[in-house]
Amino acid sequence: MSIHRASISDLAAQLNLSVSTVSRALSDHSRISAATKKRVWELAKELNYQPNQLAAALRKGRSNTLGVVVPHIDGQFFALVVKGIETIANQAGFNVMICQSNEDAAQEQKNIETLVNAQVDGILLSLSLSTHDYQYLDDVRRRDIPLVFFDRALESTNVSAVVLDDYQGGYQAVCHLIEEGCRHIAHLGGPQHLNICRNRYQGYADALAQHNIPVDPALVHFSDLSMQDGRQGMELLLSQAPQVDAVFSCNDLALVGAMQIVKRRGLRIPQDVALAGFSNELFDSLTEPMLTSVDQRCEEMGRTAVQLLLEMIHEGPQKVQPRQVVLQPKLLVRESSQRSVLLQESKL
Amino acid sequence: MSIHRASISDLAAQLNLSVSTVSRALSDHSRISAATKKRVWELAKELNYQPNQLAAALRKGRSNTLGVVVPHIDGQFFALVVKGIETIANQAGFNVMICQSNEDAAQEQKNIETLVNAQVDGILLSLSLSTHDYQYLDDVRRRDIPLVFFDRALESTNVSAVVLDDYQGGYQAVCHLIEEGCRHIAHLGGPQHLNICRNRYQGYADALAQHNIPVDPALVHFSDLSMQDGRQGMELLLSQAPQVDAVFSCNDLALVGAMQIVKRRGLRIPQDVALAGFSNELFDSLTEPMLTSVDQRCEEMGRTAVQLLLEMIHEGPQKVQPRQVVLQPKLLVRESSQRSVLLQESKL
DNA sequence: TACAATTGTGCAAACGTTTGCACAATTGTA
DNA sequence: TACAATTGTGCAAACGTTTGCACAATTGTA
Repeated sequence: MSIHRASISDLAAQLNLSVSTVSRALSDHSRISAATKKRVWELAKELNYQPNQLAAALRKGRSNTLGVVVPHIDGQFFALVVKGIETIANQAGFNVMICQSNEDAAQEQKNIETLVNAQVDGILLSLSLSTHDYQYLDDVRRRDIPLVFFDRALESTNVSAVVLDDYQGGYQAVCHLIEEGCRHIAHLGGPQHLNICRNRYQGYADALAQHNIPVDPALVHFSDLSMQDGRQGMELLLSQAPQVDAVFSCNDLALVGAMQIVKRRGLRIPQDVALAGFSNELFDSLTEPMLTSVDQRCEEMGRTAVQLLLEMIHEGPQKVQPRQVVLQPKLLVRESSQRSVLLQESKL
Repeated sequence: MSIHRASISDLAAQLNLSVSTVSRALSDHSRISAATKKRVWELAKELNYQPNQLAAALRKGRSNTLGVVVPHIDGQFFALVVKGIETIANQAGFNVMICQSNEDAAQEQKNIETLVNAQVDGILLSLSLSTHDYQYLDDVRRRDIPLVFFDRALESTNVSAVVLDDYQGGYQAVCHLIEEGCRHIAHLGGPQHLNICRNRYQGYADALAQHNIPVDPALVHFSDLSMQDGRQGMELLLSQAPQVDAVFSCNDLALVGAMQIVKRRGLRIPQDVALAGFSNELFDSLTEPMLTSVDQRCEEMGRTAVQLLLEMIHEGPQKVQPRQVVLQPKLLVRESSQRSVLLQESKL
């Protein structure tokens, strides 16, 4: 027995009112008498009336739904960002539709189309690595659908974006290593055509320069940052430059690889070699020693992106100046880099 | 200049046809002439016509959207399940709306309401740990909205569900340890009021029984399975029952804790103590040694759940008999339990 | 040649809301 | 008392589709 869902006209019929009056009563319109509102609200409750969002959306031209496109949903980073997005969006009464591009530009374009057709009120987008043609975004812009990038943004465009200050992250991590007494700090760098990797490297280099430590090319190793890459990189570093007393890695996975080699060589962490990475992965606290890492403020990134988007939705996309929000990363110091504490202890 | 989106009536006007004919042409209706179809399709392409899903949904009473409620989206397990859900749903032309209950029964209920109001065509639900009152699901059933549980299901109800055979997982893991020559196999168990933990334990116990090994209470330790719990449990086990030569843990986090203690005591893994866990977490391949673990078939769980749901949507929820699909887990053998290989090697 | 079946198209209603406008009834003001 | 302003409600159109029914034109059949 499939029960007929109560609609506004059902309420109207039972109360001998017009649908317009019921609709206005439900939305607490000022021109509806208190008595009428009371009757409507009571019956609505009794019949468990739930407004048909689809109909309202069609009429109002707003669906109360936000679209999100991420490269992939598994993996810690985007899952946390999505969590942040969800939280704020739901608070503001918006539903969230999530799509994955799987790092594929064509899929990304299809996702966007789907979202546009579903009449979402705004789109949050983190570009796939394979996206090089941004033409299709014109469609979004032409339709005046608010759009905000997060994490992976298009630099040159006048679209709002929320990104992390990767430079600062690298800078902070390396300053910390220097403060802990390290002087021969190596870097496991990522592909330099990616902004984030370039910026982290720049932070590394500038932190050294700031402290009058020259950047030694023998201490820098670029790779794709797999764990295997980390192992190989560390092998190389230790053989080419045995004086190395710290490693700053562009990600945590490669750092784990490096850690394994350091341990295998019988070197102590952090006394002989201090380690710091980037991303604050879950496993950083599971290793021995626990790994120092730069936190990317994932949830905050999601929250901020939604807030920007909601602003655009409420004010109208034309009214709001495109803004680039740059989040400050947070260095989380753990065992793998805390030399000074150990030194003090040993002095006692 | 916000561009007016082309609608069916725009096409109709330009082609001197009625909207009904255009609508039928677009959906390739058999009664529309080939010539007309061609004209319609060409203009549709030219004007970049995209159907308004909202309007179609309203008229057809189907939104082509599926709702998903998970306890949380961060953490590997549900993220992968959601990935599986997304993949199949998108293939079938459905959008996906994702909500998090944050393990809170009240939030879960709100999520369901939201999805129902958004007129989703079906709901995939994994219950929050705090959900004890299932009354509110009646609403879903009364409205004949197809519903499928995944992972965390209500056992007693006649609702379709996709779950993992946790018993088999435990059984397989322990059989494997026995085959590797272990005879004093300990168990780090989880809260026994949870199905999954109870079943995994039962699998452990039965595997031992099957091989004529008595279950020794001194070798079983129950906890909440944090890493800290794993450490404490292992300490206890090693002191109370030093003969222990293997550990099967109900999750991987506790197993990492246990591993740390084993290493700290100077025992070799797997020669002195073999280790096997449950969940196949990402970090299992990052530890030294890499950890043997039972894979939960996350993506397949998501895919299967959607398939069940789509079946119900297409056949009508009444027609389809509720089914419980029990997925078989997959034991992934890694270094932490591969004793026999090492033995053979040492013999050579 | 006469009628039946098929082909191709259009009318109009419907899905469930929201909202501009109209208008009657009431209240307030000079 | 006469009119203006306010209050409370309803009519009807609109959002963009889909679809049952009708009907004219064409084709097929006996």
